Parts: sequence; structure tokens; C-alpha cells
Amino acid sequence: MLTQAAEDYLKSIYKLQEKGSKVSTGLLAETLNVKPASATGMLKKLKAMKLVCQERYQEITLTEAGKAVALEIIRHHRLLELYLFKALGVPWENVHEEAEKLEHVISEDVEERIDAVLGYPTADPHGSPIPDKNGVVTQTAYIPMTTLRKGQTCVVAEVSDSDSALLQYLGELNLYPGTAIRVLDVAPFEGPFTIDIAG
Amino acid sequence: MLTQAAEDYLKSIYKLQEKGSKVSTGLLAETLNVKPASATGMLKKLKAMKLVCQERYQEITLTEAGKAVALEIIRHHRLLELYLFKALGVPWENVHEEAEKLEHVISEDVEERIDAVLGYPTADPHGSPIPDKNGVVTQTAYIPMTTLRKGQTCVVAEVSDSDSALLQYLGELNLYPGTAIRVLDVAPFEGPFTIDIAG
DNA sequence: TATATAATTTAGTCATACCTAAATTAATTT
DNA sequence: AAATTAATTTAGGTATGACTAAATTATATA
Repeated sequence: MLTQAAEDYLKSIYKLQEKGSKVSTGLLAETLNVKPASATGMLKKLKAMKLVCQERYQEITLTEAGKAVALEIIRHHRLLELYLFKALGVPWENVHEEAEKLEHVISEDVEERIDAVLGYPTADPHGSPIPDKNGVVTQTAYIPMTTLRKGQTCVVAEVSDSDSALLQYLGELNLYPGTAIRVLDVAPFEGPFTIDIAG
Repeated sequence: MLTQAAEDYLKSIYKLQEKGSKVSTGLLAETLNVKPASATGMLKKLKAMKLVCQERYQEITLTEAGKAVALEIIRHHRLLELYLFKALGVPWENVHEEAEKLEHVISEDVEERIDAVLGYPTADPHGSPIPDKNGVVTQTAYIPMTTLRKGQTCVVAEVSDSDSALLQYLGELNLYPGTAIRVLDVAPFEGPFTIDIAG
């Protein structure tokens, strides 16, 4: 059985990799709010367990086994987020923090029950894909909202889950995944966007 | 913030005390599957935190603060057990183990939501009382089934939650709290009980 | 190419929470 | 009352996972 810390490292490596970052000791340490030396120590253990690959001073990658663990934790996390949001009415800006604690202790049995109650969903409250039981993720490429032009319409697919204050604001605007928006105006030089949210 | 281990010690002290046992280092160690020397070490810390009282070699008791912590954890545990049983359909012989892990990580907010969804219940699936938000426990004295005589009828109030195989058996017999039973026959010398379960 | 800077690793510490073995104290028996 | 037995505590050790400081390696600049 892996420790909670080990699971967090694997999850972070996967998420950084997914985002397209070159995963280094320093970046990983920063992500986990840990000093680089501490990350080196944990990476050494994960390499010994054949969950992570890394040549000295080189990029960090996951083995198949490591990736499987990462995906399982991410699946736990996203199913829990959605469950907390839909079944218990936890505000969406709080679900991330709650799920962060629960993801390490939930059993496979409870997870399956949650999955069933939710009707085998494919995305969490922020629109991030939920890997299936076998670790298969259905990745869809979305367009960043900043590429939209005046007059265009679209549906929100996914929002960043990293900032809880931002999420609260987006929630107040009703800007959840699935909401239709229309761009009313785009100010030049990265200026403000004016949009119409579902009327 | 208390560690998970510290919470478990406080909970065990409370439960042993409630059961009427004289709480000693050895008994506590046995309950927690830990060596007496380890219990001594943790008790020292808990005494330093003013959560536990103990004269050298004497009985262990909880301070008001310690009792409050114990009751909060027990409340978490029992609400979670009932929630897992009723909302997610987890078999009742498994809810104890699941709740044991979750009780330490659930937030007060999520707990309140669970409480509300369940309609502010007063007993867990085994019939054990759920302390309220202020730590008030409504204790009712029940009659052990072994004191019943032939022909008597009653309603199951509470069953032991310590043995999951026993719980599974009782579940198969439909012997849940709330079930009406009638004693058909009692064999002498601690012999078998024959009962009629809700018809 | 030599040097300065940045990133990474090593080495040594600390805290938690467990362990075993030995010493001490309490309780029981003779 | 003395000796045996049981319970408890002390002392010292292990593993995890963090830390700091120093050393090493890699990269960028002059």
C-alpha cells in the first residue's frame, strides 16, 4: 500500500505532464509546496518502486504502473468532487479541498457506489474528465475562451480548478460547464471580455 | 490540529469508559493493537495537551476537552456509518471499517450536510446513539437479549458492531435495530435461543 | 574557455508514531 | 514480610517524510 504522500507525488507528476510541462524536481517540489531536496528523496523511493523513471538531473516520467496509480487517484478525486457537489450540495469552490483529503481513504467499493449513484459521469464539476475504472481518459481538446471573437457563441466545457476564489466568482456568474455564452465585446490588448451568460 | 492516532486514542478511552471498563494503559494498548509502551508514550502527549488525566500507574480519564474531541469523532463515525448504509447501500458489516478511515478527514461542513440529508438521526445502523453537534449523547438503557424468557416479545435496539462476520449473519437473519422478535424457546445452560423474527 | 548562476543531489536533523528490551512499580501469593 | 507475578514506564531503535546547508552538476554569460 502506497503512502498518501507517494500518491500525491504520482498525481502531481501526471497532472503536470498532462498540462504539457517538462516535469523536473524543482517544478514538482513547487507544485507540492515542498523543498526540492524533499522531492529528490521521495523520487528516489518512487524509482525504487518502479513507479517513476528519471535519469539523474533529467526529466521525470511515470512508468505504466505509476500512471495507473495516478489515474486511480485522479478518478477518486473527480468522482468525489462531483458527488460532494451534486449529492451533498457542497459549494463548487470547496469541493477540491474536500476531495483532496477523501481521495486517499475511499475504498474501491464506495467509489463504485458513488459512480453508480452519479450515473457513471465523465466529467467533474469543473469539466475535467473522469478516468474510467480501467484508467482510460477521454480527452477532448477545447478552445481557450480568449481565442473567441466578438459575436461568437459557445458552451463552457471546462474551468480551472486551481483558484477557489475564482471559482466562487464564476459560480456567482453562473459560469458552470454546460453554460452557453455569447461574446458581446473584446477590448484590445488583453483587455476585458464582455459576455452574455445564458441570456 | 490533532493527529489521527491521538484521535483514535481519545475515542477508545471514551468507548471503554462508556462500556464501564476501568481504563488502563494495558487495556487501551490491547484495544488499539499497540504495545503498552507505545500507549504510555501517546498518553504522555495527551496529558501534556490536557486532554487526558492519569496519575502514574492509575486509571485513565478524559478531561472535558478530551471528551469533546472523542464525542466529535464518534459523531463523525456514526453519521458516516449511517450515511454509507442508507445513501450508498454499503452492507452494514462493512460500514464500520469504511467510517474508521473517513471519520478523521471529513469536514464539519460535509458532516452537517450528511446530518441534514439523513434527517438529523439519533442512532447509527447498529443502534448506537449519535452525539449531537454539542456533544450531547442520549443514552438509553437496553435489556440484553439473553435476559428474555420464552414467549416474550421485543424490538431490537442495538447490536454489537465489533464483529463483521456476526453482523453479516445478523443481516441475513434480518435482525436489524427496529426489528420485532418473539422468543420461541430458550434451551437451558446458555443453550441456543429460538426466536421468531418479524414473522 | 572561464566564470557565474541555476538546478539538483547528498548529508545530516527533526518530529511523529510505532517497536523491543530492560527497569521499575504495584499487586498477589505464600 | 518476602517473593513472585503482572502492569507500567524508561531507554533506545526503526521508518516516514519533512527540513536546512553544503556539495555537485548543468547551463548561460562574458
